[in-house]
Amino acid sequence: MLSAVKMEDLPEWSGSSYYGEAECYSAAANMNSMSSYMNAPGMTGSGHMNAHYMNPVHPAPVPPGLSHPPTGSGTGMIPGLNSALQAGTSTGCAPPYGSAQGLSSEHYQDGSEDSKVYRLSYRSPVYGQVREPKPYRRSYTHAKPPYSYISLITMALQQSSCKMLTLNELYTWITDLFPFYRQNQQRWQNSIRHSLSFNDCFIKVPRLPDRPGKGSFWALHPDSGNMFENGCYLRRQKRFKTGKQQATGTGKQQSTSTGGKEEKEESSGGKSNSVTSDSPPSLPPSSSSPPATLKSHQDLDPVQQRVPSPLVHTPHLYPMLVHEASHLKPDPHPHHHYPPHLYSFNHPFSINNLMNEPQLHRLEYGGYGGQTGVKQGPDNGAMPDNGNYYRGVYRPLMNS
DNA sequence: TCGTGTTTAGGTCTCT
DNA sequence: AGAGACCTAAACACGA
Repeated sequence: MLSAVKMEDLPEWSGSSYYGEAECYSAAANMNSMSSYMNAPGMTGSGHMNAHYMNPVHPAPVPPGLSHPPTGSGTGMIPGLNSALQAGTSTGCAPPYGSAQGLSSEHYQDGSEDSKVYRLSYRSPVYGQVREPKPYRRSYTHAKPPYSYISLITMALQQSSCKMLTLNELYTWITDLFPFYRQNQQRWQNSIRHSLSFNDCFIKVPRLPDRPGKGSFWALHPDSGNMFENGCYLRRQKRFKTGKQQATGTGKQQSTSTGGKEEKEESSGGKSNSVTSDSPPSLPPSSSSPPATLKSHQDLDPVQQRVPSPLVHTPHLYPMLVHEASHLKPDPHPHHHYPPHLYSFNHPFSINNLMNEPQLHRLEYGGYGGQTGVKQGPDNGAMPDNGNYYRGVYRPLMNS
């Protein structure tokens, strides 16, 4: 059974801590609600479908510049949305839905500017009836989403139509979707940068000379395709690593305090369930020009593990290649017979649900640390009482 | 100057 | 308990 989530140790995120008893959503109710949307016809696994555009209960946020919720579906394929979103983006591609233009605070249903008060309408988990919208107040800004930074980056990149974003666009996507990250920006942005540099699953795509600007684009490594199985963006089972470091000892650094352990593992060949790309798949014939085809990490710059020169000069092709390669990862659950682009998004914590249910989702996380809530650190940061930011994280029970 | 990117270091937590 | 994933802080270099 997919989408089963252990809830008993998730008091904060499941939304009980910040509610009075009368206004608590049970975890089951939340999950039912989420599942109901996931299971809706045409919704399951559609990574580019947006429920809001069809959902009378949770109307779609209307990006500025659009007088009506756009019709159609697909990131980068929403009629009228792309043109509205493309302006001002570094890539010239539509940013991921949920970026500043799409999910800023002015879209919150109560219209509050500080994004701290929500008004939620919802379906009764028991009767499936639509209740009257009921005002809920929640201070969710101290609630840290259960997604790791790697997850957030991956989600943002996958949601962008070009499959690559600048650092600043990543920041924007994260802060717009998770108000938690509107505070202590120096802290988490440093972590984002660290994650981008440290993790092999992210590769840097240089800017074209005719598109000057600050910073490079970041994209997912073509072989990193399925780091988060079933689209569950919580904790990876295995870190993605290229096989290059083994041979050359160069590339993205691996020898940090934790890297030593990783080197040890790599030298022993890793584990069988590793998502390393020791045997990278080859791309099928592509409409892309052959020289620009990024077959695997072997085509990356041997020194820097970066995009090789052909792609440096054709970065506009690279996202397509990334997208194409992302379909090549072996299905970890072949018996499911999900198309790769579907099984990547059918989990309750998939970006699909996140993007489809922004209001609902935002309501559901209350932070970590159990019933006592999060404490206000000296920097107003969101640290649990015991400083344990892992406590209370959802535990997905996959295939159970 | 500031944003970006890399690297090191040390810590917590989960999983086996 | 050990290994691994992840978080945070910080120093440093580089370029717009």
